[in-house]
Amino acid sequence: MSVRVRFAPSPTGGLHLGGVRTVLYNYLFAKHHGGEFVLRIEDTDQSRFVAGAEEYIFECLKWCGLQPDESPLHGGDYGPYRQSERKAMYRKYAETLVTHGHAYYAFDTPEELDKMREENRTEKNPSPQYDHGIRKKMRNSLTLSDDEVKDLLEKDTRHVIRIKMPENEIVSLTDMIRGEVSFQTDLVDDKVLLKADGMPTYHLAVVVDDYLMKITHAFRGEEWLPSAPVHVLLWKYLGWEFAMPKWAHLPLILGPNGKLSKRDGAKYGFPVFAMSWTDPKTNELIEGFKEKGFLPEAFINMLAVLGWNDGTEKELYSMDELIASFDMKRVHSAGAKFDYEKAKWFNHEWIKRKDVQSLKYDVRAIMELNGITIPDDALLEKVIELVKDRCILLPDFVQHAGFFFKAPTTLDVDAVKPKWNEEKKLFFEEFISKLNGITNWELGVIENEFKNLATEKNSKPGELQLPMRIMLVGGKFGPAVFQIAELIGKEETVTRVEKALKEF
RNA sequence: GCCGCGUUGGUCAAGGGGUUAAGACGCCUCCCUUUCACGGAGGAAUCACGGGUUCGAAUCCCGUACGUGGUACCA
Repeated sequence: MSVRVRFAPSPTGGLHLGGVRTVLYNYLFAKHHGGEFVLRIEDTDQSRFVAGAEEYIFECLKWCGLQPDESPLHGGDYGPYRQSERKAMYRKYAETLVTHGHAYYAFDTPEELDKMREENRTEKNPSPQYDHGIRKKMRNSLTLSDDEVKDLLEKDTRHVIRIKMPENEIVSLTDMIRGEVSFQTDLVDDKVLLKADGMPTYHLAVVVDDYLMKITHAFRGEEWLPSAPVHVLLWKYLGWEFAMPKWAHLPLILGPNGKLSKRDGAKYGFPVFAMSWTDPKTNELIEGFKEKGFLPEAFINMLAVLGWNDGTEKELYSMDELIASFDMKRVHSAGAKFDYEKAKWFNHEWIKRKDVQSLKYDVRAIMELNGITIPDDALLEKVIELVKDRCILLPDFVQHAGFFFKAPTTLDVDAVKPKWNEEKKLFFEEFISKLNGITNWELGVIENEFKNLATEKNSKPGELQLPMRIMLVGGKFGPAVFQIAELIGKEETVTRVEKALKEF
């Protein structure tokens, strides 16, 4: 089976969770079957187009590891890949539909449409549609005489082309996730196919593009299901029924209170975009998963299993593993509520499972961003190995690894004070000289000196360890104290103890 | 309003006529650790409701409720 699958983002805003998951499922399905993944840009609505949004989408996909085989960037045999650049080819198909009686010219002005909606609006029908009943009362090539239509067309009158929905038919399609879905054509309106500016609407464009680009499977969000009958009819009316792709309408991703909106990020304190996005209207910067400190592997893993599982207990998947086991039929039909806690768990697991070498670059970057310079690469590697178990998000490395490179600026004095006394102070003063005497600076030696001195002084080593920790790291966290001492070196250890002694 | 889609613990979910109804996140308890974690052992918590069909229903059918999407010259 040859498989070609497409994702069609519109450059109008940030790439949110639902969008990334749609690309992901498209991608996984294509790769699972050894097929191609095509990226087509839906930019037919000039008024909503946002400068820079297209590049932003490419970057997000790159970060996620979802590179298309064909796109405006990568080329291929089926370009152009932007609908605005394919404008010329749509009109021809729309007119074919008109000549075959499956579509018609409509000359109604926006004002006339408003008037129609207002006049027909009732309590029982709050949003009247331009449908088989209404079209008989409007100004279109169905109601006007041929001469009038010809005249209007010759005068270049603004008009659209609408599909002529059949009366009293049932259109059904097989959805790979939901099975058979049927619609009554009477209840679907005469959707505009070609807009007055000559641009196609989504309905015409998907069908034409999918046919011309030889798309075999069309996967998109559930919000498209209600207009699917229009698409099915178009495939039939254009004479391409034999080539119609297999459909799958993916479930929605929901927020804590219903549909996940772009605002929810600010509201609930978690990101909704793959990468940060600046809203051009408000100029507000909305942080993305990347900037929050997520690993792309974790982000993708989390998204993949939000609405899909392979039937086993496995939850942690690499991209290759996802490709190997992905099956569209096992995608849930119900929407899933996004759980940020679980998302963080995935990231924690991925930080733990990734090796030091592949973590190094990101950790260094986040440290430098926080003013911590790392002179010693070998030390960084040891430190990462030591602390990665306790880091959930990348920025956690700042707290858990920062003190290896930079002395703590504040000490949690309150944690020590209640049990602090002259005896302990003397212990540490003596310990400093012991430390200075150590010639082979290693873990076991340091620990032995500490314990021996404690026994000598008749105190419990355990009680002295907490103050020691606070002196070295500033707070109640981090790996074993003597391990820290070993890594930061003799000089630094002594300096930190001396400095802390003055503060206690 | 109408149409579509959906409904298994707080969340993600397995299971699709007979199960003690898996597992994961989160929460709680204990062990490990005189820090924070990791790790280990336990625990609380679920089939939306009402009718059928059946010896037997979370599972099949019909209603209801609720959620969600569509109802644009937006995608």
